[in-house]
Amino acid sequence: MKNKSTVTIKDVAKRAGVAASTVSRVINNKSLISEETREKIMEAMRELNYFPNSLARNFANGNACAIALAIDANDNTTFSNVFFNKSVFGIETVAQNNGYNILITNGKEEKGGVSSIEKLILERKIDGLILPSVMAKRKLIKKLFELDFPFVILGEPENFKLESSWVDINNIQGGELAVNHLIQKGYKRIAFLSSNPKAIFSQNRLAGYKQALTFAGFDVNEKYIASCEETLPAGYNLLKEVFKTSSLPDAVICSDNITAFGVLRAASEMGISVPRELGVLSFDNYPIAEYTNPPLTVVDVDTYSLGEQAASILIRKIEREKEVNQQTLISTRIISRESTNLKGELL
Amino acid sequence: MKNKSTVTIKDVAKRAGVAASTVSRVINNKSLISEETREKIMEAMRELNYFPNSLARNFANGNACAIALAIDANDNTTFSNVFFNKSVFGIETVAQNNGYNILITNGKEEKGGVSSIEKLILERKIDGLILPSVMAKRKLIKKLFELDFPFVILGEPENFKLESSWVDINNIQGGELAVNHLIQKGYKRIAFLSSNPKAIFSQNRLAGYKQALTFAGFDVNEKYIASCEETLPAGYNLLKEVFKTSSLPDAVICSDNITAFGVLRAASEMGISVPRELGVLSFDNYPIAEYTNPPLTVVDVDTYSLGEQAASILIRKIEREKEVNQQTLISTRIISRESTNLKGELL
DNA sequence: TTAAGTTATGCAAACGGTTGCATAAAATAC
DNA sequence: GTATTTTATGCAACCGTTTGCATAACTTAA
Repeated sequence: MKNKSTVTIKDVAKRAGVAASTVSRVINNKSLISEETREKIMEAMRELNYFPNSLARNFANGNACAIALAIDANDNTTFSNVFFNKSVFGIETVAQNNGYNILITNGKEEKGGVSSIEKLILERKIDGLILPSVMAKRKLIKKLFELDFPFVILGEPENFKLESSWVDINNIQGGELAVNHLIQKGYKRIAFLSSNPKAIFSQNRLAGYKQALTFAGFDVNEKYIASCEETLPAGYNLLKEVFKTSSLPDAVICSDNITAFGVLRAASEMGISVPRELGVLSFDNYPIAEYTNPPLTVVDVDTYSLGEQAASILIRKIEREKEVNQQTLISTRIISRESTNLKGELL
Repeated sequence: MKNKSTVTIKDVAKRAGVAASTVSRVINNKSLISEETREKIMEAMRELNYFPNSLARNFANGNACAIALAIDANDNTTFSNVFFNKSVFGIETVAQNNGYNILITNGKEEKGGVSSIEKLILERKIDGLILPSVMAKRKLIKKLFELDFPFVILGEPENFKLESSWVDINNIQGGELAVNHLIQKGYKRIAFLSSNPKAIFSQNRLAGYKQALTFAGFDVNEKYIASCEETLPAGYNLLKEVFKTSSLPDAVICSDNITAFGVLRAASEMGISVPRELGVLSFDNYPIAEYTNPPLTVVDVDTYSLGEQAASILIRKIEREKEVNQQTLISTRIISRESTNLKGELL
């Protein structure tokens, strides 16, 4: 951009016949300014098409007016998809409304053993950080505490769960909703499948499942709970495994979408009719879930709100000096589709 | 962060017994510095754990060292998914290697009728812009030209195609590959379905389809080309429509994933066996394509490279004064899966 | 040995805002 | 009418780097 026309605050001041500091105060709504002067200055700014140079402002103020959103370059399934996308919009909206820019970074180590995140902090390029839980490793969190740097974790973390602020969807409640929905639809023997049993979200979904079953007076049958640690054959193999039990389940809850797709496929190959012989319900409302055969009933998670929450908690942390940590859970809801429509009701 | 320990370049200078300007020159590898002095300074920086304050640097240099990536908040299907995710990583990597941060923004209007993008530019928060083609509206592009602001469009744009730099995947070549693959697999009557016929990518894919058919000595049968402008029932209805023709196709190319899912579903309902009676091939390698029933053969697009290209062209534009525009196309490749395996070969 | 050229470093102004302090002007109190 | 408070504005220092210019120290050429 050669167009460094660079109309500065001084030009505006001269034009309006006031001091630069007065212009600054108008821009920032600081202290009292007479209506007359304010009008003159606004006029001058308009005439000169003045925009404050944020490089100078940030420098003078000593804050970057920016927050970083870390993204995990290794993980392009779980996080990068639905979960991530919409929460970015939530984060972005809140950030923008509060005058913050959002800056993305992978957490990779750079030359010199400093991670890109740490570098951003030390170079003062950001005022706060939103960190997906998969990236919330011990070492990094400790560093953040040490620097007393504001951050919020997106998703329940494994480490420092109580000492840090985080937001997540309410996976336990989601598990309960799933069970209740299936029971209400008339299913009686409900299985739970997961391709990622160690993940906290899976564990919580499972916990909700067990709780709701118990509460509804059903037994928790361990044979109905299956998981494998590879993503690829998930669902497909899991379903076959569960179907080895003597008393077959009549519905399955899948902790993630990939599992659900595997299940649908296995069911189709095994000649099991969905939803008549098997109800299928999955977490995470991928757009594609609407187009499967049959369309999937899902636990929908409002990741937009998740992002909004994360950003607003972070900004509060940045702006008020010290703030207590908080953990926020966003409720889920069921989107009922054909895959759990046991009785053939009109949807 | 209360820890405003703020060790500045002056502290380093004092410690090393030199002037601040000398330290600055070491940091920036400017002009000649004696090995001895350099060593002393490096030592001092290490001892004091000094990191240059980038707010001050950016201010002094007059550039933000940042590029914006615009994301379209309205479009959460086409762009936000696969296409977007991986290209972000490509952009991020190149940006980081060149010392640029990447900043995301939706292009929404803010108060005062200035779009968030324009605001970033006028406030000097960014040095360049990567703009998805869906957001490359006339008005904005004109503004960018007017400001002489460096930008690169992600995806072939409708407007100012020749006057601007853009990168895209080679959709024509992709269409050709798709046809050739199907022919090679033994299919003879190939249809083309699209849920978004007006989109340039669809048109190009269709053009490649026609070209390859002609080149291979097949007729282009207009009855085999179908499209609708709604996303929802795409594929499903399209397939049924195409199947109304007297001579049925034995393979379909879907210009997008949603269409492909609809096709698979319709085929299953209509009792048409895939791939025996109908080959199905889709563009865009969504992770889910591996788990459909049967797994989908896809035209894979290397969006990571796309991002890399976009970023490096942009950075060249920023750093070298005036640069000619360039249009870059990234080749695609086929990932062959069961859905086009007519002869039951081992995959 | 001195002049001319080279190399390494320091000095100080500049970048464009913000803000504490000082003060003039206006309003209120007595 | 003067003293006091309030309100509105200006002055100038400062934020931490960068960089043009000046110069000291050292080489090389004669």
